[in-house]
Amino acid sequence: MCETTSCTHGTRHPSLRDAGLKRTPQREAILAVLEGAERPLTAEEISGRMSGRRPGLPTIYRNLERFVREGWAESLPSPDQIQRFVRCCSPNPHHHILCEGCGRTAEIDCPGLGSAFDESAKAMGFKVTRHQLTLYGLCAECQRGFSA
Amino acid sequence: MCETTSCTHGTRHPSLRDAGLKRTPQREAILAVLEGAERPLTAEEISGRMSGRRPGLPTIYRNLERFVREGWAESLPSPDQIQRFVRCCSPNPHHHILCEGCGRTAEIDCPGLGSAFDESAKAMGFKVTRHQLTLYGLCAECQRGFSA
DNA sequence: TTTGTTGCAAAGGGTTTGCAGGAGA
DNA sequence: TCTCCTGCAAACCCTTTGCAACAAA
Repeated sequence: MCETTSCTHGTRHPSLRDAGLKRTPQREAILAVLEGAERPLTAEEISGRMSGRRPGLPTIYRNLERFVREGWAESLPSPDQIQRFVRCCSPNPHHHILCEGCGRTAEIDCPGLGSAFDESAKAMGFKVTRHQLTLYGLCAECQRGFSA
Repeated sequence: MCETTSCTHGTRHPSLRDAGLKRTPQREAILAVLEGAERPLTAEEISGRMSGRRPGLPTIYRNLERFVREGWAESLPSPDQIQRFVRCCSPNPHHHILCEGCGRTAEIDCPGLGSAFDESAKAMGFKVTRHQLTLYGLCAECQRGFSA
């Protein structure tokens, strides 16, 4: 069962073995931090959240790259040009919703974009094959906080 | 009338004056390159497309920042973490559609995301305030190319 | 003349690379 | 044992900053 804080899906995470990756303490630590994260984390932040002997940044980057390639994590675009990573719970196509109050994220299944976009695109001669969407807003908790 | 290659809108571009910016050859050159571009350009690419005495990268970055702030250009997120800029024709909320064949972009008005997303978000307690969307696909020309 | 801009050089800082030593299977 | 992984240091390179000279208004 998925235990990621912000995860609302019930998918089981694939094991390192399944992907042909060796199981190392560093890898497990990185995954653990990502799974316990309430918001997208930079490589530096991931390092900062580790206890004891922490792996170097190069190791973190190298592993994150693997995880992204395996579909276990995702790098979210952010305006400051610093990569931020989130653990993906669902292997299905999905998007992320990001709380602008506390930074928390959640996944949202992609129900398809709807015909309005398809038609605009078609009118320009474009054929849409995929899309990248990030929603921004306020989570339940922050909504309460701001109205109080 | 807007003369940007990929622009399908009829909006007139605001002048530098209107934004309280001085009119310098460097600025006009940057805007001209952006307007003639068929795809999002990095600062370096913008420099490369200039003839004669070209401004330094710092000048280009400084001006791009202004243009983005004024809503004249936009920095599109890209996987390689290098900023790519496009000239915005429409001041209205819009998204970009990007051809994966030739890199060409076009703007698509945002008709709203549709209720499916709103409902998913609401189910999680989120209130959506804004979103960032990029569509990927093939433009008319590239569709012909690939089927030929 | 006043104020905003540019140019140049240098610094900043996130990310990647090379390579030798070390740990997993 | 063999292969993959990590650590360290250094390189990379896009982007920003400082400051003096310069140009637009």
